[in-house]
Amino acid sequence: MSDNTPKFKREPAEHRREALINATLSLIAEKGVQAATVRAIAARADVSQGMIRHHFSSKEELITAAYEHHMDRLTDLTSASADADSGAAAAQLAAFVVASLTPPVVDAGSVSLWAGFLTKVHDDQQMRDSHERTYYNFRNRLEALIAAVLEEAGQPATPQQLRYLAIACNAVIDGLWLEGGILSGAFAPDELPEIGIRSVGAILGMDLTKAGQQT
Amino acid sequence: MSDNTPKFKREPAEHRREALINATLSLIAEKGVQAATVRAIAARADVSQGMIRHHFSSKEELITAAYEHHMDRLTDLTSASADADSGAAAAQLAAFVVASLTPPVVDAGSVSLWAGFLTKVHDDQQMRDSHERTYYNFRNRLEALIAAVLEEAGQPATPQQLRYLAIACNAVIDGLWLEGGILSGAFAPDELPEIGIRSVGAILGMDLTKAGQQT
DNA sequence: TTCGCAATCATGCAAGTGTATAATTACGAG
DNA sequence: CTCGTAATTATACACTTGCATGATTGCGAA
Repeated sequence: MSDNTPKFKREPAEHRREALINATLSLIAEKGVQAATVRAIAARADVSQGMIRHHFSSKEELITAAYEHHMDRLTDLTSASADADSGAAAAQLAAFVVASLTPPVVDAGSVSLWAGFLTKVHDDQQMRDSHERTYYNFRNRLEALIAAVLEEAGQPATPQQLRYLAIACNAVIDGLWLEGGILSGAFAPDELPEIGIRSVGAILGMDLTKAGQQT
Repeated sequence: MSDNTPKFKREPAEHRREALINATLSLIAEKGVQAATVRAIAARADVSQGMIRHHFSSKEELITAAYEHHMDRLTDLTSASADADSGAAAAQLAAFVVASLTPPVVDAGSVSLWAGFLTKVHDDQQMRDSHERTYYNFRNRLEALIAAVLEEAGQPATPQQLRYLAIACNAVIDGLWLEGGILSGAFAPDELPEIGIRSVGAILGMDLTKAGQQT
């Protein structure tokens, strides 16, 4: 009696890597980092646990890959809505801020993921590099937008000033994003983007509330 | 042959609890949450591992107690420097901001601790309550300071406006504190407090840079 | 001094961890 | 169709984890 039903399917390596990464992310978002064990990840991806070591040199490497995937996604989501706005620079900045402070970027799972990874930054050099890269990536985008807005308003700033402004605006957005994700019930739906727009505007010395509406 | 050297010493329960909490905190700050095992904590506190279950009903409870201890200490450090300033309300607020963005509050270990605990917030109700309490505690202090400053400047705000301002200022401080702790090398020593003072001032619509200097 | 008891310790256990290894099996090249 | 090989699985191993248990022992009360 020959068994014709295949016991498994050979998938392209990239598919498998992606599936494992997604399984890892959903697991961490739902139950925290400590729940992302080799066995749990494999089960969620519907493969045997050996697959992890076959496609990644260690579990740590899978975790790092998952972190980069997650952060890249967040960055893409925010950048996309800024790029989509073809209007004035102020409107683009406003769109960027709003996107950063609205679901799906603001999300309990996202913050949970981010926090979980943050604990690894402490003792993992590779993770530290990854975090640094992501941080500067986001901040530099923000700085470029700010530069354009100031230029547009006829108030060009020195590199030093620009740096300060970018760090400050980045901090507000990060802080709002964080608490919005953790204490999701503590804020009204449009409260966070509203506060974000006002605060970033105040820091830059201009009113962005108008810029956001004409989208 | 009678052995006169005592094999251990009986300590008041409060001493032991504190010792265990301190051991936990230093361990997490140095090597991350995952290093805070029952055995490691007991070793650092120079007691047997049984002590943990004797003085706390579970390891989780010890972790929670350590979190509250840590956050209370941070809150005390910042509040103290605001209270110490008997001058104008603006000066008190400035002192509060500066203290929040200067060592020992800004510290890699502190952030590491905070991040580690944050991952527990996700699935532990008690931890979630604790986090919420700490957050509102800090924000309410900030809101009171802001109210005083606006009052002083003759620009009283509505409760609604006050709430927005407190959330925004809290967010900048949190964001700066965070990145300052993680990317400690990325900022010059006085950069963070400088940016903090300027940004909070900008959000409130006033110049706090002068207020801070006359301390 | 003696004695009881709570504080402390030493040891063990069951469950779960990441990783290593060898046996299977799908599937394209020849 | 056959067959080599890389993908996949199944299983086992060494180790760590939090917690439980029962034996010690310091120390105040009597």
